[in-house]
Amino acid sequence: MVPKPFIEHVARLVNLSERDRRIVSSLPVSLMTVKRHRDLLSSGERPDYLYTVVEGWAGRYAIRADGSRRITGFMLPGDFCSMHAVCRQAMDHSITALTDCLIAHIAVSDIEKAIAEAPTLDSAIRRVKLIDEAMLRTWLVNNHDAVRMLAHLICELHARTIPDISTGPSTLNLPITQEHVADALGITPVHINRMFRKLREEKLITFSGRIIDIPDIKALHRRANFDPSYLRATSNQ
Amino acid sequence: MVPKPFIEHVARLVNLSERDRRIVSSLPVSLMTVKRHRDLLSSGERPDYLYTVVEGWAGRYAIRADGSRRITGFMLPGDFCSMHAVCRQAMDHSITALTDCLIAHIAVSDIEKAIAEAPTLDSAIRRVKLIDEAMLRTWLVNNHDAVRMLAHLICELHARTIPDISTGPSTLNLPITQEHVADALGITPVHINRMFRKLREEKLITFSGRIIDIPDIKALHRRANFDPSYLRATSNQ
DNA sequence: CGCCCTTTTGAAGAAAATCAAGGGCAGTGG
DNA sequence: CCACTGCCCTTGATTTTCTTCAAAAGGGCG
Repeated sequence: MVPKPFIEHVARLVNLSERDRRIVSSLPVSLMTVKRHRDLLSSGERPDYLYTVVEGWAGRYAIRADGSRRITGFMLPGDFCSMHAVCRQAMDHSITALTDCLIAHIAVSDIEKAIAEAPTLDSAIRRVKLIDEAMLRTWLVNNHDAVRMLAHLICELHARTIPDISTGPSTLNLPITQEHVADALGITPVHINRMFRKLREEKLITFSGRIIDIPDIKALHRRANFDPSYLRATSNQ
Repeated sequence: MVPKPFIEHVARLVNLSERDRRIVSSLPVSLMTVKRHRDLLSSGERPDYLYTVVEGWAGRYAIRADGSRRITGFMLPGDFCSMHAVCRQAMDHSITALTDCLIAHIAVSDIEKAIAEAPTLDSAIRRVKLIDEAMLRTWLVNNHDAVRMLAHLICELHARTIPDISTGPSTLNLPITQEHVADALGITPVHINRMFRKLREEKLITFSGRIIDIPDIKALHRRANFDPSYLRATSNQ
């Protein structure tokens, strides 16, 4: 059975007819757990399955010549890990479990059959790729000053976990370490820590453990210059 | 008539049958010139045409809150500017002519017709998007130290203009200003200039005007830790 | 020639990396 | 129950990298 987050995520991308929904929910899905620090996919692999995160957080990353790591994207519950599989391409980066994860996978051949029956799925895939691309571009554009970068990342992750709340106080469960954040923004863990402190001093966030409280999400958006529109591909025509 | 660079570029992506070639070369194409500093497409637009560069260099860019610009990609002769058009999506960034450009454009509706007749084109489009994505990821991973970044960019542009030469001395015509390079790497023009000097001092490049001479391309690759494989999507199964 | 655009260089200041060490907290085992 | 251990967060001091501000020099073109 297809787990709920999967079909909900697809439904968020495109309008599914009743028939489409039936096709998607009849896809044969397997579940597996992946322990934190374990790689789900490695660079160079040609996965035969489309993996999607059901529970936990995963991350795309590459290792640099000096051994340091750059995280190029986070995958949250409902996100697809291996669009490369659907394009029959080798991975040009690895994917790791940032927390313990529950992962669903679907054979690419089954996906292809489903696309043939329900062409809507093709545009869903295209949209996922557009959003991924937009996120990459945004990260690139946004890498100027460390505080703003951190604020922006918090805004992005908040918007992706709680897409409907747009004003007032809010909260973000950030189940990853500050080192992960550092790897994602391309700066030192030590420096990330100082930037967290700065945001606290500016009273834009507070946190206990790994729950970040955001007293005024709009204020954080302004600080980060965050515009969530890149996260939702615009409607098809 | 379709200009040569267009069909050659498509042919570089996928194997075209004689029939495919005929379909592609019968696409109705219009040519236009775009003066340097002129925008070809603006963020938010929904272009009805697929634009491709025939002569000159163009660049994708976004403007930051503080007014500064980030170039997120270069488009060289043969490159496609507006894949967003094919996906019927609004542009999330602008495209500008970095030099005087000759631009070809093809109506998206005609492209769609051609795809229906020659499905190979669909995989060509997918491959273009994969390469674009890989370039973005590489830029993100590679933004650590300024000399290396510059060396890497030179390698990338060299590999894209002269894809077959892989060893020995070589040359790169860089028709853009150091400020453009700075905007692409996210650092100050002043600092870029110093990094150019550093590469000269390391005897990895020399230049007069805008022609960069590379005495030993392999040495530059090593310095930049450049691996060109991300520029060519692997073959389709 | 004079103008504008680009490159180059210098000096001072800001931002981030590096090096180093202390502190909290959860899990483990005596 | 408490000590130990490992992991993560936090902070300080120092050095490196990059930015900013400023100005001079080269080069093409009217």
